Amino acid sequence: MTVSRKPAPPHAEHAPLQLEHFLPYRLSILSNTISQTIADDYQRRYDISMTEWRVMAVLARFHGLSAREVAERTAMDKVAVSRALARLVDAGRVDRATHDNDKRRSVLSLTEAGWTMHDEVAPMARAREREVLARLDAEEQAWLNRILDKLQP
Amino acid sequence: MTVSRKPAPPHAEHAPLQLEHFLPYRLSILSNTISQTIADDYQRRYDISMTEWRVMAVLARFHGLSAREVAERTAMDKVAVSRALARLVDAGRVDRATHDNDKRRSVLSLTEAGWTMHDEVAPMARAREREVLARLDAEEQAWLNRILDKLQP
DNA sequence: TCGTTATAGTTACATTTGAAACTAATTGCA
DNA sequence: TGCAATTAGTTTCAAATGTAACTATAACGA
Repeated sequence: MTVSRKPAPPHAEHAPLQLEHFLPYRLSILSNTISQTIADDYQRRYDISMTEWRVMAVLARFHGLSAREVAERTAMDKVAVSRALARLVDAGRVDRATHDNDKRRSVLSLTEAGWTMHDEVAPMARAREREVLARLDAEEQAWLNRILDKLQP
Repeated sequence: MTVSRKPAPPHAEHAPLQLEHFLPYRLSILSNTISQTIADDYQRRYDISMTEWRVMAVLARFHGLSAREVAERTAMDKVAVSRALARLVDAGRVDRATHDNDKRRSVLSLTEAGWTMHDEVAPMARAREREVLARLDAEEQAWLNRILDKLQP
């Protein structure tokens, strides 16, 4: 059973965070909102998760990657990539071959069906990005780019 | 059994996303990195999740909130808040009373122990924020604030 | 005032995610 | 060589999360 405790009276010395001005919090809300908006687009139409789409986007850009390389490029961990690939291969969107000189490695690429889907989703994603950026003027957009470059880990 | 499909040869007309210049992707990586760095700080020291810490931060700032109000302020859904509160009350960090005029509502506040923890974690979080912002000069910081204000949903 | 509808919060179940252990293949070096 | 250490990827099990259904209380309108 959980015991009810007395609340402690708040005092001025506590200095709580003001979340509405706290950078990590604001970034988190903004990022989640934007990513979810894009995800809604393709999740409604295709049965695919955000992680799967990210894997596809990377495979569209770079050809013949291994699973580990996909993990590096998506900043996802290898277990997540392994699972996403299992579903994508199963759904016929990704082809998985074995590397000639290293039988541990997979050699990944989009299938016809994968490319077809990619070619529908990518423009939608770009359109959403434009919608967000449209709320900024050209000068602000330039600063945002510069700031993200400097903050990028 | 999963069937291996032939890869489709990539063609120029596909126009893949360049993730490294794609705003939603960059924001997501940045936000996750920052939030995780802060979370590492308090998860090592206290046994508390990111959602629990967010609830505590809101309760430090606003007194006597109900669970629903916490959900609104944290942009979390009510089930997540309910679960976080269950753990926090159990751990003696949050006090939960019942509203005088509405027995459905809880009236939430930090306990002594909750405040003690808050007063150690909040400065660490602020320090991490400062570390991030230190990579920007004053002008860039001002633009970042302005940009986030405009993008905030 | 009684019955319908709405709200606060919790519980149950299914799905997702993460960490660690595992298999298989490769590398490196004694 | 041949054996220990590394690497690629998967599986397993536990914890976290989301959705829907549920309980209890309150509000509202005929």
